Amino acid sequence: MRDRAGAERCLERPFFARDPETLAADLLGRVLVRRLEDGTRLAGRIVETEAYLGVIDRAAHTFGGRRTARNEAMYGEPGTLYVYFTYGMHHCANVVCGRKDEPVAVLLRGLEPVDGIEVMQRHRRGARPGNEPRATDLCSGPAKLCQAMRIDRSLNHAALPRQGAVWIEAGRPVGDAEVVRCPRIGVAYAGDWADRPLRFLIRGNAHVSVKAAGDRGPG
DNA sequence: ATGACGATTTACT
DNA sequence: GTAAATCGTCATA
Repeated sequence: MRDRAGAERCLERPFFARDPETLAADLLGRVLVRRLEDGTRLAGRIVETEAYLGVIDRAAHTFGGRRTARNEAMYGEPGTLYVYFTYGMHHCANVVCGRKDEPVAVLLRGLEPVDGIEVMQRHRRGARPGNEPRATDLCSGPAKLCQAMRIDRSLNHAALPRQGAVWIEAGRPVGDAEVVRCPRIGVAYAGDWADRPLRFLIRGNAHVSVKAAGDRGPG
């Protein structure tokens, strides 16, 4: 992509202070940026998200008002990063939104790599010299993108608007006609909530985790 | 203290 | 398509 940035704008708190469905759609086309300790810039265009609606949402970690050490970040200010560890080996990253103490968030599920692609390839598990993952396998999933961007629990509670080790730049938003809505992935346990169309992806994009039924590509 | 279970990925058959 | 990997977290006791 050509969202190369001389002076890209870092998204500020008010951008995140909205309901998760609206934010999940509006995050498409924005650019997640990671600054490593050595100054390396990693960046990817957000192509897939999911909204988690908090206390009413059976699929959410905060369903029923559950509040534990793990999900505490979801009760923080909008624009907080919520990183959790799952399956004994994977990290997933969420953008907390809504209002403070309203535990709603957007899960980041897919990125189209923009900057630092070779570094991301080295970060991905299973990467072997001479057999690096294809670009569409680098960040096509919530745990894959955390691996590639080196996002782990040390970044839980990070403030995205502060532009520290991780933030989101404005990029270029995606028009409604380019957005596909469908049910979320991996939440079959959530009863009725499993079928709600709370997953958002850019139509026809090759960097998504699971192709959506009915996504016939651009146009 | 214990046991069941993941907002997943990968390697097989 | 099916199954293994792998362990922190949380509900139950």
